[in-house]
Amino acid sequence: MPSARRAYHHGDLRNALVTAAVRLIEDGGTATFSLREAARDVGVSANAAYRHFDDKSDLMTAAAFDGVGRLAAHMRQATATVTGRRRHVPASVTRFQAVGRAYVSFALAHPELFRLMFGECGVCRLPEERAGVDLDSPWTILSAALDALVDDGVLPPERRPGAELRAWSVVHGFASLALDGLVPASRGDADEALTALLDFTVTGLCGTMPETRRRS
Amino acid sequence: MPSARRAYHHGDLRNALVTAAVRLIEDGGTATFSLREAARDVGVSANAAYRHFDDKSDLMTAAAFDGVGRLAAHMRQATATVTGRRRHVPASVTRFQAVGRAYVSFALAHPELFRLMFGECGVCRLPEERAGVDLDSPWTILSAALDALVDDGVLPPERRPGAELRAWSVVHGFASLALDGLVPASRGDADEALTALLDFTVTGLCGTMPETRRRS
DNA sequence: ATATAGATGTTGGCAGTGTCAACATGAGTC
DNA sequence: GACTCATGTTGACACTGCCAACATCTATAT
Repeated sequence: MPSARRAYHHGDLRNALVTAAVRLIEDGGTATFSLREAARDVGVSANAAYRHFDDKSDLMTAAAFDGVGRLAAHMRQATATVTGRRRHVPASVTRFQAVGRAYVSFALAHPELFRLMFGECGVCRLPEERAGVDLDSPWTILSAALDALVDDGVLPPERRPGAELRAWSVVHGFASLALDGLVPASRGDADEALTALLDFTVTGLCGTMPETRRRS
Repeated sequence: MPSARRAYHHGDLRNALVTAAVRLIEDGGTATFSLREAARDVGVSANAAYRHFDDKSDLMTAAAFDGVGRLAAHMRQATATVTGRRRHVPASVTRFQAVGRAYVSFALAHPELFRLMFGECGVCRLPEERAGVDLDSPWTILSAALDALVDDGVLPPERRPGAELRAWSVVHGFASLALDGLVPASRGDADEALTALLDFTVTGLCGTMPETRRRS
């Protein structure tokens, strides 16, 4: 029983340490994060962490994996509750853009965690890496949204291969640059820039901006 | 005379420290980088650095600025020596894509430095920040390439505003993901993916993929 | 039930770090 | 030549990651 509460000395130290690490990194950044403080927060000796993690960086990698899970959850929820469909824009496009919007909003809401996930500890490798996560991983969610574009006749099948990488590059770059303050300061401008970016993405993927009117 | 050699105790410690920091970070990463080691490398006491930098992170920021200069130089050189123009593709498009290719190749050649530049020490803020750098900054080079697209009649003027941010997002995201190992492993595949990405970018920016044949 | 084994957590310690305070040294100015 | 100030040095402190040795608790076999 790995997740039984207080079953053992601590119960489930590994998860507790990961949770503490995520919290500490989210407010404080990766630079000031220390394994000792995480252990202190959990109320355990510093060296106890070494029973569950090889390294400080191993702990941070685990925290990054946790972040990937949260990102995936955020994206899934955003796609499930797509609200406000634009006129003359196919529903699959709106859903696809909602995925990208969710990705960016997660990065802005959890900047330090996001930086950890893609920064030093290269955690988000190809989807095959961890079977337990990939069903729900950001990559898979993005793939599904792209498949829907093809099914909807909006994305030509011959343009489908490699589309994940292109789409991901756009939103990932935008999120990273936004975290570095390269996006227009005011929130309204940033949102406008993001909207333009997502239309740009659809146009680039499909070869032109699709409109429902044309097809009916 | 700030850059006279051995004019003073050391001569020009600040630059020496920045150079050492860049070298140490390039092979070793930001995680293991230490201010003391940089000082040791220069042959100076650790605290001497504090006469030139507020902080360890101030030193790293200076190193990041140095990296931005190198990136700009790399991009400028790449645009100056555009080789091999594709058939049916306007020259301005080829040059624009060369800028993006240079950006990515720099990131791949100097991964740790690149991560530093856009990672923790947000150094690459809006171009107005440092007057001395911006004439030559990556942003300005990109702007010029986009202006050329407009002048060439390839990018419609009404699509020009905000194009820097969109274009930058694409290549920056791709570079970041490549550094994290999310791009096809073999070098040929990666290059193919990059080519597809750059065509995708032009299509998205212009609204369609421009061909010279159509215009003549 | 009890002994044994292995997993889990603790204490002590070491080398290394960022940074502060106090001190030393040299260049430029009246 | 004395004064001033920038520059560099030494010493110290709290903190860090991590190793070794020791303690404690669970689980399993007899």
